[in-house]
Amino acid sequence: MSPFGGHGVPFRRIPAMVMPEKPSLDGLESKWDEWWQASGTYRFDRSTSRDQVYAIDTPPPTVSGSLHVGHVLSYTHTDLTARFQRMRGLEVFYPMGWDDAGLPTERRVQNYFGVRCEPSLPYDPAYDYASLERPDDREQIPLSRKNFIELCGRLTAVDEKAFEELFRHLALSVDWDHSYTTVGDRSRRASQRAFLRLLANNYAYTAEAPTMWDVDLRTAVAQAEIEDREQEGQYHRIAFDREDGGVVEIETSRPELIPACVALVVHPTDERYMASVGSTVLTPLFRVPVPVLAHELADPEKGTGVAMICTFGDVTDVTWWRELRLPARVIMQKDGSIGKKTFGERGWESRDPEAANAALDQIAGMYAKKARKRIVEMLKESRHLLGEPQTIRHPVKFYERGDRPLEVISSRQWFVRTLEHRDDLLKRGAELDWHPPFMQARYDSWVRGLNADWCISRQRFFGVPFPLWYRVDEKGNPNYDEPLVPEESLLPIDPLADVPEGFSADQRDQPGGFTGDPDIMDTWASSSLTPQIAGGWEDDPDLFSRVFPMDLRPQAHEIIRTWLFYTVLKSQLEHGSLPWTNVAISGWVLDPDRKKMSKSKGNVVTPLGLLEQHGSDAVRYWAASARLGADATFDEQQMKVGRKLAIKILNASRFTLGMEAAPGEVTEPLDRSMLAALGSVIGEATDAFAGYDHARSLDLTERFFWAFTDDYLELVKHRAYGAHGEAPAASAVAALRTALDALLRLFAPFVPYVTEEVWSWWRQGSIHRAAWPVAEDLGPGAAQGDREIYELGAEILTAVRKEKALQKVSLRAAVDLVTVHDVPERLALLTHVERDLMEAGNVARIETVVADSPSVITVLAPVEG
RNA sequence: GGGCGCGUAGCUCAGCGGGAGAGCGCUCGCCUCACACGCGAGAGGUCGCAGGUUCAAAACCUGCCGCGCCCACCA
Repeated sequence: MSPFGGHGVPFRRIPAMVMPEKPSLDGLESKWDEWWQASGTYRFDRSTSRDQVYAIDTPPPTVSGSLHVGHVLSYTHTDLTARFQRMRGLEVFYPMGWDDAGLPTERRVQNYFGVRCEPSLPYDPAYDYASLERPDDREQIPLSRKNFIELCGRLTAVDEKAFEELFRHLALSVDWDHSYTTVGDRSRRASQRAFLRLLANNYAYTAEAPTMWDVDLRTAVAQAEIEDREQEGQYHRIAFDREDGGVVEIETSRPELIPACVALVVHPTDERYMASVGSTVLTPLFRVPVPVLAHELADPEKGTGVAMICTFGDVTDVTWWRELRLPARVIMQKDGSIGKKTFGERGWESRDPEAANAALDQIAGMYAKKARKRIVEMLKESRHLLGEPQTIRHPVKFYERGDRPLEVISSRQWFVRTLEHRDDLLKRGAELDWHPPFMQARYDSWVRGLNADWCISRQRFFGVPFPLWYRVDEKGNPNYDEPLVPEESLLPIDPLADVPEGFSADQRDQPGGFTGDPDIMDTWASSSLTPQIAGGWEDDPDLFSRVFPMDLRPQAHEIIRTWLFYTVLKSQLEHGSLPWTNVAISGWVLDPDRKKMSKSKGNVVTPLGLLEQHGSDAVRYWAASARLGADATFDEQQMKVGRKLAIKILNASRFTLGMEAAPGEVTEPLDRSMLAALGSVIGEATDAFAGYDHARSLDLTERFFWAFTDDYLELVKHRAYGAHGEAPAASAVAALRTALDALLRLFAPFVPYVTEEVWSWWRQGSIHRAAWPVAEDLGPGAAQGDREIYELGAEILTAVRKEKALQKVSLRAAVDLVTVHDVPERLALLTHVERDLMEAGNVARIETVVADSPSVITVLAPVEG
């Protein structure tokens, strides 16, 4: 027999309806997941007005990776809030995105199909992708960009299906009708449109400028993708000869850049070098005359106090170069090797060009590390190297996924103005509600530390191309100052395949013709538009007006400087507003050794395995116990506790709903007392949840619930069975059901499966569309309840149990006499629980003694026979 | 180098100006008519260290120590 009754009952009927004899968690997950999907429980009602909508900017997971426990943690956190807000009556817009753009997908598709992206190829709409299966060791087949993107879509569709299944299993209350991919048309259209608007508003510009450059990927990278790595290096003390005799000593860790030296610099107030400022020195080996200049950024404490300015050793060099208006002598090439230059020519003046060229020949073609070694030998021979190099450890900039240090290389790139918006961006950051608040410090320190505009162009092939062409003049030079832009309605376009209006295809790359921009955008240029993409910006204005700006951005803290920052930036520049009002930052999952869990460390815990082993409600319980912003320890014990809770909810509910007496008015003081206590729990749990503190909400509810089953249920069950007559029984049954009804709803966001199951036994519709409880639900009796009665009853019951435990007898063991010592006010309340206590503890008599402090003495009855 | 967070029972954590707490684990008991996937009870802590403020400090201030993270102009 299926839980549906086995006779083809229509899907939309609630599946259970009947309380089972022996409730179990088995089968609940697939049953309810199916029903939720079929009945559209989480479907977004797009007729709702903006003020009744709660919109979530879901993070699109990278589909070419795999989901790990960290996803389970953070996506559960988001779902908790989604469910809470939905129950509070808001229409929740909870879409799902799939990040299938970017390098990971590119690599995966390359390897999986044995292909590569070749943007210059024309699109073949009839390409037979099936022919690509089984790549073996044949050569990589080149594909046009559009074909490559289609192929990515084919592969990632499979991944997306698997991800969706896991997320559904985890009970994410996502509306699956609202999903998007970052490589899809909508995303590319939005990215290109956003770029064109930046361009139109002069927020984007192109420039030939020094930027951070990865010599392996051979592309520019943005500041946000750079990380410092502590590396070993060496300080070399090197003498520059003064033309008027004497030397100026500098220290550098990059002597191979001496041929690129354009000046020396000292701090303007540095007494030691004041006399040298304005003089000319000759670079060692190359004998290039360079000036000694003064600038505030020179640090008298570092090295000798004199720094060598090269074009370009680091970003400080760029600053000096720009502010001191120095010439450029670039020797570093895009592949990271030293280039060949001719000293003696214009811009490469030397007092001894022959020697200079000979010296450069020694290192030309070498990569930095090798060139350094060679030049140090040469400096040693020429006696310009003073003393032995000193080994140091210093931070070196790397592309976050790169293997070799970044170089600063001048190239033409597209930039988005960020520096001039710094103050606005800081203001927006302050307007956001951060959960937890201290995470704002990460954002602030990042924005304050910005030192360059956002370089958004990448010299890669797979990604969203710039929707631009450039006119080519008669000499064959592109005119970058006046790019040709397409109509927005034509987006997305590929400038390497599509032809600009007014030109024909055969004019491509011809003098007097046009050329397409060869670059693609930084992946963050698309990712920073997730609220717009999910919300239907320009594509679906009606939807967009109902969901934007959104209410919540959930995300991890390590991408505050990228995803969060760029999203705020884009929204500011396009809409002049924040993209959302709240940000919820989940922590990482740490393994028991306190290290971040990751598959690279060998901590292979698959989420699906966890869900199957412990149950989704149990795993969610673990995730829900971790607060936002705090790293969570991977703790299967906690999942077992969650499972116990789910089972307890089943059993307590069955018991409560199985009472035969009809519920009546809640008249008994103990019942009212319990409901009064529940009323304040509802208040506190609601406040906590509304403040994004789901862990506290759960803790409060759970604490109440366990006491409810241990004490209240025990105290009233005999009365509920009718031990004291009909009215007292009716009061107990009513109070039990009222409490259960509210507790189930308080628990619903945390353990959606088991609460839905119990709800179906006696209520209509989905609990996840039911109203979040309020104290008024508990009826007038609760308002009149005195919470101390419940507390007193529980305390005395505990004291009686304790005596039985100490005597090692059954909890059903008969008690002759219980003497309650307490203050008069509390003793006065005892009458309200006396009879329930006698039943629950199997107590024959209760006596009271007035005392200064409470204590209970229990006398067990002698065992019969 | 600057910043943020965290250091409370064996473990995971809550508490954040007036009783040192919860769950798990451990020990001991209990087949009590919802649940043995259960129930009850117990043991267990100089609240990282040192100063200070206060009638009162785990909580507030200062300084250190340890752990994690974020940021930082590589001379």
